[in-house]
Amino acid sequence: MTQPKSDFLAILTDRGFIHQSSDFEAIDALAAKGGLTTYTGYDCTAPSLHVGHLMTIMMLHWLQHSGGGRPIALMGGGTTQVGDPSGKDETRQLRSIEEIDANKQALKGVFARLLRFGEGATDARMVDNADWLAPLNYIAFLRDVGRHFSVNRMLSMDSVKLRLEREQELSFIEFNYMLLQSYDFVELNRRFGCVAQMGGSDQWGNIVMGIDLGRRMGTPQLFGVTCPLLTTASGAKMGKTASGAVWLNEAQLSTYDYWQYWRNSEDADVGRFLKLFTTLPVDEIARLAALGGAEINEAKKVLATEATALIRGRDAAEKAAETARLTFETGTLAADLPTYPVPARDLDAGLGVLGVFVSAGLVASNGEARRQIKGGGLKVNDSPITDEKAMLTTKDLTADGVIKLSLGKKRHVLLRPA
RNA sequence: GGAGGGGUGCCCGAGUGGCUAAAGGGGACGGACUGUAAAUCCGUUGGCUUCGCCUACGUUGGUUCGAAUCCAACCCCCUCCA
Repeated sequence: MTQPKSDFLAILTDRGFIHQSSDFEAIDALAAKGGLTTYTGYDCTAPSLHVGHLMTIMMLHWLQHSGGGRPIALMGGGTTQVGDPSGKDETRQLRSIEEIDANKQALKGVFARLLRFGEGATDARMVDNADWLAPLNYIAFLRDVGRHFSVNRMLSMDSVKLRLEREQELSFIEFNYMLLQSYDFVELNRRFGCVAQMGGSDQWGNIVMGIDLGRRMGTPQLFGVTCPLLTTASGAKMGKTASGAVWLNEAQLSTYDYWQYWRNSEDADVGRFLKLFTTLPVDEIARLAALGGAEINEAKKVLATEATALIRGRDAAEKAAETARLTFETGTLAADLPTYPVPARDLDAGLGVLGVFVSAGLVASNGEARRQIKGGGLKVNDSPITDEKAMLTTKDLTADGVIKLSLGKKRHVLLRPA
């Protein structure tokens, strides 16, 4: 691959965002002229996006930042009603329209942190494919769009083949997803002059189908770029923790926990993650990633704070960093740890230690709490619990007026009388 | 429509009447060691008012002192045939 002429592709290449692209030189030429209007789509399946979505959001960010073109964030208000089978073992549960709509509203916030929206030529746009998919007429759609799709070809797509090979059901509604996504691409071209689509590598098939459809339906040449699906250096899928996905929205995951997620990266991932999930210059990153032994921890702190600042804001990130420093390095109590409020009179009466850990969300059941106690995993104010019948009362309050509950060395919640 | 195979815990997968809350592996969580890393080792891995009780092997019934295991019907998946 020759050195790209456009800043946009130079940045994406340097930082490790590119997995495949449909016509690198042509995309490069368009981006160099600032004409690469590009979209990525986000289905509204949950009330927040998670770190898995972060790569494409960063790609949109760099597109705008480098002056390569105008980013479009497409909310899948329509496609989510159908469900994308790509990369999924099992049929997606059908979601209610109300749920999809609520999710859609909740997803929007995060984009404003990384993209500049507006009506200008380089301002980002946010659109919803329900606007054109919902009013579609079935017969008309089949005649205008469906006739361009070969079922033979569709059956050979990875997303479909996987299901068939694994003997998992693929319902007709899901089978239609790629038609809708392809049609989105064409529609976005007509409405906004969008010429490129970016997505995770699992989206390659859908993207290529869209490019094909565009050609058959008379759009200018369309292009596609995919980014690698990220796994950690030891092979685990990114974005999973004990308590589930690593959500971008504060409502689903506290900023402290978000910071911790990045802080706990494996050594071997630090350089790669700095390039993908922060906006630090690459030479600075090279220096950080080269740190050896325990010094790499300094790089991990930078990674955590920078990555958190992008999504949650600089102040919140610094606060999380300080909370972590107090908790892990000085061993003192940090008031900004995640908090669980309890009515003061319940505490006066005494609270069973098992139930408290369950309600604070550190363990899933009393049984798990018992097991963790046997294994020495639960602590109150940093001393291990030995008696599962122990009660917490106002006597356990520290000088700061809270009780610190810990699961293992890393997960802490403050019990605060209210 | 016919013949055969199959549906087991978060996942894979063993189990063909009691010793089965169900082997083994994976994953996950905790502990030890470290650097809030990886690797390694140890422990745990259905719920509860825990020396006991409840729920669980596709669903519903049945046989039996006793069923994941036997029988019947039904649902779903796969393969071959029409």
